[in-house]
Amino acid sequence: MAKVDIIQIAKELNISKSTVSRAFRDSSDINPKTKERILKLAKELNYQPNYYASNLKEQKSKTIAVVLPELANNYFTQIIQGAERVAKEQGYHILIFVTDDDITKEREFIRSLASGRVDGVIMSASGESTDHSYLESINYEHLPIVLFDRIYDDIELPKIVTDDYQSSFMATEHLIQSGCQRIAYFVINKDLSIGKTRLQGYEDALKKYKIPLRKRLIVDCSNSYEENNVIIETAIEKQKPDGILASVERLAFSTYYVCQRIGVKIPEDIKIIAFSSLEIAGLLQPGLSVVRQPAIQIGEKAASTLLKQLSGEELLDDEMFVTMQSDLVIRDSSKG
Amino acid sequence: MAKVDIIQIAKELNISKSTVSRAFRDSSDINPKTKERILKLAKELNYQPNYYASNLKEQKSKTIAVVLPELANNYFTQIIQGAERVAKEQGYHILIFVTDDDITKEREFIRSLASGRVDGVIMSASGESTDHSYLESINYEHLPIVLFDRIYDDIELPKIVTDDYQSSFMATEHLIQSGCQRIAYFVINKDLSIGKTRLQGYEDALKKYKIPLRKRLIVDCSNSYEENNVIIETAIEKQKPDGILASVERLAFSTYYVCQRIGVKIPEDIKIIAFSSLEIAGLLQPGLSVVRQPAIQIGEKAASTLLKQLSGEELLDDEMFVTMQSDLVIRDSSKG
DNA sequence: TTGTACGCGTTATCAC
DNA sequence: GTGATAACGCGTACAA
Repeated sequence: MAKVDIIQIAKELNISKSTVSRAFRDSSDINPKTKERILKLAKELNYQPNYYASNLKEQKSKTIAVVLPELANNYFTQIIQGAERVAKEQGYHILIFVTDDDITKEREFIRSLASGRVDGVIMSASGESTDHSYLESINYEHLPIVLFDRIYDDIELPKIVTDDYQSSFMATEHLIQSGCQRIAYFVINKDLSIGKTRLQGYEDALKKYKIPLRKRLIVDCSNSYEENNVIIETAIEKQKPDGILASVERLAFSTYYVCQRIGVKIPEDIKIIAFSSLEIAGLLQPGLSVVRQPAIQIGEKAASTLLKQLSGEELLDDEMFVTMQSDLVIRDSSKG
Repeated sequence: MAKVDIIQIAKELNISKSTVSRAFRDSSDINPKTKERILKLAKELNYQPNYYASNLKEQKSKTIAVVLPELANNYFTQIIQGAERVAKEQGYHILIFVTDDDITKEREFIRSLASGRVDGVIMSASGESTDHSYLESINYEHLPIVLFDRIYDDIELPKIVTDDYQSSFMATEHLIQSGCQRIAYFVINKDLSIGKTRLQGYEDALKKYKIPLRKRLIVDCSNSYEENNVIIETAIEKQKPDGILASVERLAFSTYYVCQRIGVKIPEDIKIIAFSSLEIAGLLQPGLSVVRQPAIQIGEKAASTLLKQLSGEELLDDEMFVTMQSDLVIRDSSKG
């Protein structure tokens, strides 16, 4: 079976292709009978309108791009879940782009998306807070973008974030109240907007309790699992922290493994709390205290904000910057 | 800035649009100088070739669809990871379709994809092993499909699976050797190919050890978290199993929670082992024994098999049905 | 109600 | 080396 197109159907029915075309569009007036004949034959022939021809004509793709730094992270896969759900409801589809934390790829992706391939983008940024000037040249009329989580502060785009500063402050405060004095902050890239904000919360909490800030306790980790094991083990042995705030979920997991291996007990020797949206954090040994970000809802919100723009509506002021509430869930890993 | 197209560039440079077009294609012969002028202006104007026009012309989209039953599952998000990596390497992109375990949606997706929107599909099936006749009408010349994990047995398509029967057998055997006599099998849909195969392994292992098969111990769970809690709690209290084989990761998690709540101890009272590709299964309390499926590799393999077809190569016989090895990882949850 | 003719933005095949 | 021109498949004024 060769691909069937509108013309073939037209020929077979001895009508013009415009009539056939009309049969598939709801509104147009067309004789119900001919319409039926057309639809019947179309079904028989297994006709599918050519996606690219339609889109070329319509200048719409009903597709949105989700640009993420990585996939090996619960948080981002939950984002996809949320975004996919909302998108599907409105007949949109999801195209995934993973930058591997590489701003160059991010730029290439966004550039190429300006080709009209997608109707809009939701993105969690990969770059440091600088070096995103490339976004200046994007025409947001043609390609609306919504940022979430890892945002670029100084770009005027709708943003969905969590109350990172507040959460970080509270988590640190909680560790202090559990008796910690040497609290380490584990982060992957402290120059990213998100690492920075959380760092600020951490620092301010220390300040409030008059605990000196020690630079050595701010531990810059890497994206490599193996490297992190070394970095974290070294940090624990050299800096002897009695509390850890992990700004990324998997740094907490690595810490668990390291502690298991070197015989450090959680929470007796070290208490730990992490930013994480893992549902089963409570099943860990010991149960992991977390700042639980509402990842799925963030994904939903980002998508629905984008879709609202795509539908032509103006965003209200309070939709331009949305803060979602995280929960502080205390479990055994940080008990005093 | 309005969208710039090839014609605009042509006008501005007083040349024809065909020349401009040539500047962007590698091979064509064109005066290096004009080419340079064109590229320079294109950059200035931020020109991006229209994706749909190109695709319409080329009949290629450099995009593959990933059709999945659900996203709320480590296994499938790892599949995406693997597929995305391979696809990206070859300049392909990933379009995500989630069927929510609904065969109707699956059918609609596949149908609509026949529009040429994607160059190929990798899919884990949602339907029961029957009722997939819709696939018969697909022209695989135009839309190659690779099945993985949850396959349709009787369709002639490339398939990537894990050694589910073998793994299930070994896992059950392990429970028996750990002293279990009343082993329950937790499954979500035992009519799906995958649930069936695993069930077979379970049954055969029981047979080998002359343990009677009790229908009540085969527990059909649901997709709802709340319902599962009830189902599982009831099963544990009524059927008093001393061992559990969970064919789906999250049934093990629910079991952990239920046991925690009703005071049943793992592994003293009940031993458990689950199909799961969760990296941190070892951090659970107690460490969860698993059949670890190489999810990322399966995703990679499915994608690379598809891409091979797309490149025009014939698949070898042994590429039409690939079995990937799962590992049996024994931890405390099933220790005797 | 239906058909004609053109445009969407590219690429490819010709001529020149 | 470059420029017309015809596809690709669909949707839609406009005319009939």
